[in-house]
Amino acid sequence: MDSKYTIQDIADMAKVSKSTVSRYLNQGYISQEKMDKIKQVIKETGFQSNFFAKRLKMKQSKLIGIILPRMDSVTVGKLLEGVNRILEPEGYQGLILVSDLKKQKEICNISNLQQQGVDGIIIDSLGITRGHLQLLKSFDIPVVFTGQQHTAVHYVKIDDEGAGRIMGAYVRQKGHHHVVFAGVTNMDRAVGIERKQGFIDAFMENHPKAKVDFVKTGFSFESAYASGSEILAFKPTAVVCATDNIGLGVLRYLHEQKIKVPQEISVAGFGGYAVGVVSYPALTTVAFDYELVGMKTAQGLLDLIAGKKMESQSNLPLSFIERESVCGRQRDGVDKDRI
Amino acid sequence: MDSKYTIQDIADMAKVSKSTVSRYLNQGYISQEKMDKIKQVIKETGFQSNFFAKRLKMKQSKLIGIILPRMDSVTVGKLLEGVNRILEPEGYQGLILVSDLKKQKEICNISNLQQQGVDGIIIDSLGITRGHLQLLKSFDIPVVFTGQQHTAVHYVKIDDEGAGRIMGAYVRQKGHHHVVFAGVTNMDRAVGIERKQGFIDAFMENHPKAKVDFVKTGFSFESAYASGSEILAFKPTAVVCATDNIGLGVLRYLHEQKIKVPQEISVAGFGGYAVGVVSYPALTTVAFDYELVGMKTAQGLLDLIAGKKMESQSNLPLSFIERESVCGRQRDGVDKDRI
DNA sequence: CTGTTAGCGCTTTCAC
DNA sequence: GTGAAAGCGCTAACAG
Repeated sequence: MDSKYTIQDIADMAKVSKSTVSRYLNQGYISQEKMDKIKQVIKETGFQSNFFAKRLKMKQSKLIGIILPRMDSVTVGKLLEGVNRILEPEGYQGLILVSDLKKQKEICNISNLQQQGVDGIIIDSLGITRGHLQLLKSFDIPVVFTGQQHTAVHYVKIDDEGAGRIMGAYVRQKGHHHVVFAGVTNMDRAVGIERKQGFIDAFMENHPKAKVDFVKTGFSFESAYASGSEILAFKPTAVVCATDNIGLGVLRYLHEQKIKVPQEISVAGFGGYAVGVVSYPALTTVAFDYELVGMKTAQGLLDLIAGKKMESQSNLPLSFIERESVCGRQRDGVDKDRI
Repeated sequence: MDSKYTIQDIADMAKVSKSTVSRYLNQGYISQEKMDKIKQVIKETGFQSNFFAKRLKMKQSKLIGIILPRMDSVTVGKLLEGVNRILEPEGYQGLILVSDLKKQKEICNISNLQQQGVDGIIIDSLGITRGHLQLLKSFDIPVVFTGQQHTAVHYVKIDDEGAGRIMGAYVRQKGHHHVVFAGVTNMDRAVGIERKQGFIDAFMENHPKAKVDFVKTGFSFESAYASGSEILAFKPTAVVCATDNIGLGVLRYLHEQKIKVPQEISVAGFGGYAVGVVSYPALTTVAFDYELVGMKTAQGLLDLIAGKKMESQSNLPLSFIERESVCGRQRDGVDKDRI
């Protein structure tokens, strides 16, 4: 199978010792003469040093474990792109494990990775449970979370609450009083609680007529679409969706019901995915820069690995993208009747 | 750093020998008594056997290298999802490397992975060059390509040509004579040549009035959008886009130009991404099942690793999704004037 | 500058 | 059944 040369073979062929070859491969500190000879032999043989033997000695794998809730998501892709941008130049590689949206599996993956001897772990978490904390306590390799936050761990995440607030202030300023928040389970703290609460807080503040109804839906376009009638039943003037995906599903439902957006109902989302712009109307949203999140997360982890401190943060810059799906309401009190 | 227990520690604590512990960890063949003792000690210590030492002996890494053109793409996500579905139950893990859309980097990644001692490699390729073939010849670890095909390698891919044909036949049957094919560079054989040629062949066959103009664009929504005016300049009755993404960009351009789709111009794409359904109008497309591609690719690789043969294939099932963006043309010869 | 010598932690004959 | 011993391929003192 593995008809590869070892460092010993190279040494023999170049008529030097193993260590000289090893030195050639690592620090240097050898004569030009032997250096040339070794270089030549290596060229000829196509020698590659054995990864596992090397790692066994080095106590460093140059591997970073990355735990993801799923693979086929735009945000995950962006995140990975950012992580990779930082890891690669430093010679680190990512070992990716998928949790299939299950917290339990996320925990299994952690111990799994730890066993493989990765130098650090990045977790795009579904929720940080007691199980996570306990497991993390039992070993000392650096871990950085994203997606969720918790005081007991390092994390880098978008400012879900702040994003909610921006949207709350905007929708309110547009003159809406009655909105449906199409959100997700509060098992997901970041999206299900922080983002929603930020919205509600900003929307309700000094706003006596304000009313927010909540409809729980899933993360998928399909489940959002399926929640369409339930949302409509509340007769809101606007529906704020916890993610762009949900917004797109709602938009589709409304379109099929021949309800004009934004004239009859306004719709907004969170995420800022490029696809938001192709819908009709284009989706107004708060955009997150997941690539930046990935970069910050990876950088934080690298700092930790290097023995430095890292600051957790949940205040990454947000950008509000006003497109076409939300419009103003001039008069008060008649919103419900307009539907 | 790594204050972990070794097999020796466990042996001492359990008052047995290293080898007994090793046996416990592997085949078995030890007395119940010692077995219990060892099990207990392992529980207490939280011992995890060293991955690298194990791999060094075993000559098997249980690692599969996966080379991807980029991370933030829906198709890549789906593919990975499928690959993972096969690999995981078999105890394999994926080591992912990204080529940033550069063929040269793809090649670097191959040798990189090979050096790490992966058991096999999956390449979602940008194009199989002589460089690839040469490198692959120099070592003997199993490799399966997807995305592109070549007689000298193993591959599993979607039927690009067949997809093109389906679309060609459809557009033609809808009564269109003059279409613009908004495609990509022919450096990408699969999408740039096979898919396009399939379309042209089916569209032109026994179709004297047929005319296909070609506009080259990039893979991104933005670049497709930017090609809008160039496409329009040909005054086609339909524009067939090499990917859904391109279709979405064109749709957006047309929308902003107040050109009605499909009444004035029909638009179609390839891919079948879920997002195609949120555009307005929803995009008619040929859908690929990338998750299935991922599964077949991974299974093929596993077969190769097990010493079995695998059949390359480029005939994975396709499904045509007729949505709203293409409509029929009744009369001949006046198409251009209608614009 | 270079070769010799120990292991890294694990698996695996090979005797007992 | 179990332990002793011999490495897997590499790096890192340690002498020279």
